[in-house]
Amino acid sequence: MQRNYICSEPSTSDRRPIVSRRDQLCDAGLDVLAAKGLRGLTHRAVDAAAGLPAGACSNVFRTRAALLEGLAERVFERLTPDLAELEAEAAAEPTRDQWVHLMQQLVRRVRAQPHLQLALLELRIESTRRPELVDPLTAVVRAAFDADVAFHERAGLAGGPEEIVLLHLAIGGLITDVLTLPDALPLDDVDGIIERLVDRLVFVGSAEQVGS
Amino acid sequence: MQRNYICSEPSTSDRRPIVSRRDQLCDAGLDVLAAKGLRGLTHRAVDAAAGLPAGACSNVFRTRAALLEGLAERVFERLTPDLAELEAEAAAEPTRDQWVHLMQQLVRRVRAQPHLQLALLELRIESTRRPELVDPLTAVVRAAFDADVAFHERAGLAGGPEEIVLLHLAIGGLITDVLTLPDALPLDDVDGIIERLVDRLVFVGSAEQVGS
DNA sequence: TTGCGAGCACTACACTCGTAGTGGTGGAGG
DNA sequence: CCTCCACCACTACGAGTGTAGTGCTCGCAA
Repeated sequence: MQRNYICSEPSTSDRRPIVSRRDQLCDAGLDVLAAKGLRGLTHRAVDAAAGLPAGACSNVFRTRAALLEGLAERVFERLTPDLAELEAEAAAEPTRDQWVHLMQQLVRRVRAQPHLQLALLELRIESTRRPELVDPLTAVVRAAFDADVAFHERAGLAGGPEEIVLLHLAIGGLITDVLTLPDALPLDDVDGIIERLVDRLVFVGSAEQVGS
Repeated sequence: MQRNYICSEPSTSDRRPIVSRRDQLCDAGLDVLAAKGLRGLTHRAVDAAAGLPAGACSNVFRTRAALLEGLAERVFERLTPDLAELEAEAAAEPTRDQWVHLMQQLVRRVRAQPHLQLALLELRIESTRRPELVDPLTAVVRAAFDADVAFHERAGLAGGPEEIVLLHLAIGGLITDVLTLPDALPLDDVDGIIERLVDRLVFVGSAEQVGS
């Protein structure tokens, strides 16, 4: 049952489109998860969301635990490539402005399509009660963190992983607040908030204030 | 149905201990919520957790929506007094060390008794789908924020609410990470992380580094 | 003391869910 | 061409859930 978290895909379409079927169901499941929550996430609801006949989800994921595990792995598959290409995109010459822009775009994308992040958040909470979810979800978060550390190192900036942790915590909190209770804190100028977070958490100790 | 979010308690035990009954059920409900998630939160489960006969919860909260709303309000009731007394405790002479200590104790308490925060997080996500939960939950978060702003102002520190927002986001992210995926990011030295967050997010612009 | 009504324990019922089983089908291997 | 088997659509069933109804009980007003 252990799946390889480092770019799986057993070979190039090893057999029948069973993978495609699995992914189709998982994507539908993630939509259901964001739309109706863990309570609304049932085999039949996933069938309906995927436009498949009743029982399809139940055939692939025999138990509910298996379905949740599948969703957790799918979150990793869908979120990690994003991070890789985002990093590659900014690989040219990392600057402070690049940092800010990167984070702003990240948050902007999350706000435009909140369902994946909401599903991830929900699965994170569920991992408190289902240990089998911890590994795939940890992989998601760690992949994002590692990408940022690499970016930081390539930029030749002062500080190390300890500084990036701070930024990650803050951006994570920002995303949670923006998605779940946008009116609780004064979050009108999200871009400005991100800018200040990057400056204060990442660019302290290195050259004073680069860029605008 | 609108409840007063500013220290309710209609009078001094206005009648029968109906309030007590309600609170008893809500507290049990919050425990269930943290232990089994929104999916495991059922009328009968709350009955069992409260040690009351079957139907007790169903009698007070006729529908599931009413139960969730009751839980959201109870979270506010239980979390806000904490903040008030915490603030009062540190009211003497606010310093940078007080800030750090305050946040460290907050996180320490959350880690020691995670069920309330987990329940709050779960309700926050649910508020995405149930608008009636937004108001009471927003009140919780805003109360904590306001307390911190007051603390900051009393300290006569530079900066204003904009700085506190940053700290709130970061601490919120820290709590989420510590509770849900403690091994994803390197969070061994939580106290040190908090210290750095306070220094960089709140004490920038004011007197350079006060205290140890 | 008597009557009343609020809150309570208990129950009923229709509905959905998780899970597993069954038969059919279509394509690959011999 | 035949055989076999993985995959799929469909169904069955017990358990649990949301919700509402029915009397009982006990403290207070008259």
